[in-house]
Amino acid sequence: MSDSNNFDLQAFLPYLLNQAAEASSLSFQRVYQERYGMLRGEWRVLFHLGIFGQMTARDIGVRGKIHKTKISRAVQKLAEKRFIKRQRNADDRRQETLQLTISGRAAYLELRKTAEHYQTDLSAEFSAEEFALLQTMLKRLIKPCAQSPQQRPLT
Amino acid sequence: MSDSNNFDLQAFLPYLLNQAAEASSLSFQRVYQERYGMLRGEWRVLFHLGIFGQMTARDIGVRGKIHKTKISRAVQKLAEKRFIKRQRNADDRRQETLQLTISGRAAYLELRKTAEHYQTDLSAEFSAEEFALLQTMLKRLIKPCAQSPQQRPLT
DNA sequence: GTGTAATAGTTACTTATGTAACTAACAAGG
DNA sequence: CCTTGTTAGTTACATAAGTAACTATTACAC
Repeated sequence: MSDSNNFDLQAFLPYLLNQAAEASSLSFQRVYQERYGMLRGEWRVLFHLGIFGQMTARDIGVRGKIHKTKISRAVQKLAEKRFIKRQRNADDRRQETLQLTISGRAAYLELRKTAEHYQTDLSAEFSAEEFALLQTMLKRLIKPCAQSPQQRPLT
Repeated sequence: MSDSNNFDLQAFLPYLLNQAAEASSLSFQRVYQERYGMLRGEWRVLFHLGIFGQMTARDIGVRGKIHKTKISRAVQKLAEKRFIKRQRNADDRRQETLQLTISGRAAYLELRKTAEHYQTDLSAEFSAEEFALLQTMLKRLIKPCAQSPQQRPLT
């Protein structure tokens, strides 16, 4: 057992999850990238603001477990595209309140619709119960992991 | 329905999968990184050679859907670490046959053991049936995706 | 107040990696 | 042979992103 070549890479969860994550992101990625010139960090920030309304960069970081430099860069790009408005907070001038502009909201709604359709397509592979279980299990895998010091590459 | 803020980011599969992939890779990553100074591409190549015996870079790329430049770089690093032996193929001198060295095999076996323990820990979160279903579903998500032209960031 | 520590966000530096261009070797037709 | 096309693998270039250092601001002693 110690030297035989019986390890199944395709069954190793970190590997499987990574492949599934890459595969399942592809089509959606094409949309936000080709249509809006966005990167992953950008659509995530955009969605946070679309969903939760105005937030600071820090809020987004905490909620989405995104590193602050990623957010800082995404915010810059989104501001260049006029998708968000930045406003220094009066009572604490270190922080900035971020908010979607009209066109930012339009982009968000458009992308959200795309995401919903995409999700529907993906879920069509499974029964409703299976799909719900999949989501539950994935969330369970995420939870126990204390906030990482912000990770390198990945498995 | 068109403008309400009811989108659940935590239920969106590409997002969920990505978070789960990152979370589930963390501890394993620490091992191959701190213990062997490897990156993701390197342990993947190492494992392919450990599992399948000698292969060319191309073989690994096809099997693992890894881009050839990633493999080329991983092979260089692994060769520097004396974990693999490279040998130009006699009948087709474009290709190189790759093979683990003794210490490469030792590293593989060690990492494989780590991976197996890790997998056991992860699976302990679920019942055997649930875990098997999870694997099946993930594979199903991967399959339909035709080989991508090699992807950018990810969702 | 004054000084020390903590926090929000940015920037510099380094490394990782995809794309495309490249080299070298083979294949096949003429 | 010789040309044209394909394949294995590498390298150059540009961009992405993590770490750490930095600036600016606030908080909390004392």
